[in-house]
Amino acid sequence: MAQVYRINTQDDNHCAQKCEQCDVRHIAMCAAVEFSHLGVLERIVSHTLYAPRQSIFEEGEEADYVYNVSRGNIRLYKLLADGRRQITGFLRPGDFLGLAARGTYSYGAEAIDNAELCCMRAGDLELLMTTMPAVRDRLLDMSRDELTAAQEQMLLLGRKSAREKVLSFLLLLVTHTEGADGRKRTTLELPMSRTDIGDYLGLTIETVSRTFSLLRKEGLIDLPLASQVVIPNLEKLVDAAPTR
Amino acid sequence: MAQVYRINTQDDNHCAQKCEQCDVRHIAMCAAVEFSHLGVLERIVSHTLYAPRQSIFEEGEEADYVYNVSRGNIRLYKLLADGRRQITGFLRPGDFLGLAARGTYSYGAEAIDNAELCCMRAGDLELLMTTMPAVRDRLLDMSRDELTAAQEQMLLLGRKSAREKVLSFLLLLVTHTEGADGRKRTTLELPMSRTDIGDYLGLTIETVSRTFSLLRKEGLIDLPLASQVVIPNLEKLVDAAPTR
DNA sequence: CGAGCTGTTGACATTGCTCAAATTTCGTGG
DNA sequence: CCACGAAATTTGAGCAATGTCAACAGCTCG
Repeated sequence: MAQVYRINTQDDNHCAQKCEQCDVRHIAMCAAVEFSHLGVLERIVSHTLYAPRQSIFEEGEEADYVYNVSRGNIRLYKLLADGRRQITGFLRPGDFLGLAARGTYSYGAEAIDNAELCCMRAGDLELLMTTMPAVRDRLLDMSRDELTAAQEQMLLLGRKSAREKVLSFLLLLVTHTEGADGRKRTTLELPMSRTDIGDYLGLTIETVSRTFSLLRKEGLIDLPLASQVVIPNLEKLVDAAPTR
Repeated sequence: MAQVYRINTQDDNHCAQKCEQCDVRHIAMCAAVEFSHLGVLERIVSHTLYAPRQSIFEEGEEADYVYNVSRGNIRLYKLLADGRRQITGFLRPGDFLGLAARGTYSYGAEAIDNAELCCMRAGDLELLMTTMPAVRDRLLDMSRDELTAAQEQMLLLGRKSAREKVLSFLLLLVTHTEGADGRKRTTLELPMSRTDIGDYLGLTIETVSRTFSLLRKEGLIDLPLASQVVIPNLEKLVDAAPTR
């Protein structure tokens, strides 16, 4: 169902001049690679396009490749045998995925919309880390940040109410949508479906939907489209969300 | 309330010959340090004893130190402003704690029972990582494992029922209590209280207690003491737990 | 324009929570 | 060693939040 088609195979779009023009070069893992060494990077990476819902890899698969998101949105998830799903994170351009604990991916990854990923063999990354210690530092830093986010999400999943979960989720989106200067009216685009949001927050789609409606009635948000959230007053939203 | 007293300050128990006799030397981060370099390690670490409930550090504090657990059990937790608590993990001897994302601890840590920690300045760890790249590798590996565990816990918190949560928790304890040879009757010691278990599983103590009682009625476990769980037949427990 | 998917809303069911009380365990002091 | 008090755990009853099932509405894409 998910992997409809692979638009490009690894060898397409593999052109040597790309890295230095890459949109995410300064925020992705690649930021740890000096400009003069970009050639090394270019020789080992490939760009691939993914269609909406297309699988990037599945839980339990051999973790042969690691990826950087250069465009689009990705969901990471874990499944139970009966199909229950927990989305463990949403990734956006600049994010890294594929670091596996012991040889196999511990979660699945799918494109949410049209996405572009830059991938390299896990072995090449190992070599890169050996050659350029800064890359290892960077990855360790990124792992720490991911872990911090995971702990925050555990707090959300284990201890927050539906309303608090949705509020926290919206605030997370706001902080990731920089340019939002705090004071003024903000419009958030939700690339993911209600099902995704529910599976991320540990709720059903009905509860997510009802909670959005509730927040709309409270005047905290507006919903011109299902995929857009307007925040007329960010401060009110912040006050409503659970603190610390 | 928590930090009643510090049994030893950093300088006590700081004796140069300890590392090579350390119980956890081969499972902790220190395993990445060659035997011949243990001297370097010994010069930068201190052992400290902690009493039950004693705080090791709190969320938001400056992350000046990192720690290895050499004895006892530790809980990591995050709090909401109104006191709701989510325990993000239990640590046992050999586990590492204190790696912070950006200068401050992203969670609090407390001793559950009488515990012994081996600590070093975060800066010294940085130096150690530079001098001995294997240490950095090891920490990256440990971070990956932690992240994998965190994702598994998100699945539990977001998508499992109370019964499934408790079953998964028991199985986790079993896998950590090696020596349990799968076939035979196993007794688990629970160093943590029902409150801790509840805060770890996203449940109330009452639900934890009721679920234990339920599993006892089902014959899956026995509870000679509140702090002991006997598993008469591990296979039955595994079958009862949610898969994948 | 219509089919199909996604999202919303309503009615009802259920799980797990809250509050309360009984029971057991644990630590302390005699 | 025993008694006592405090704390932790267990159990019960009722309730609230969220899930389930079902119908409806709105959007998207052919």
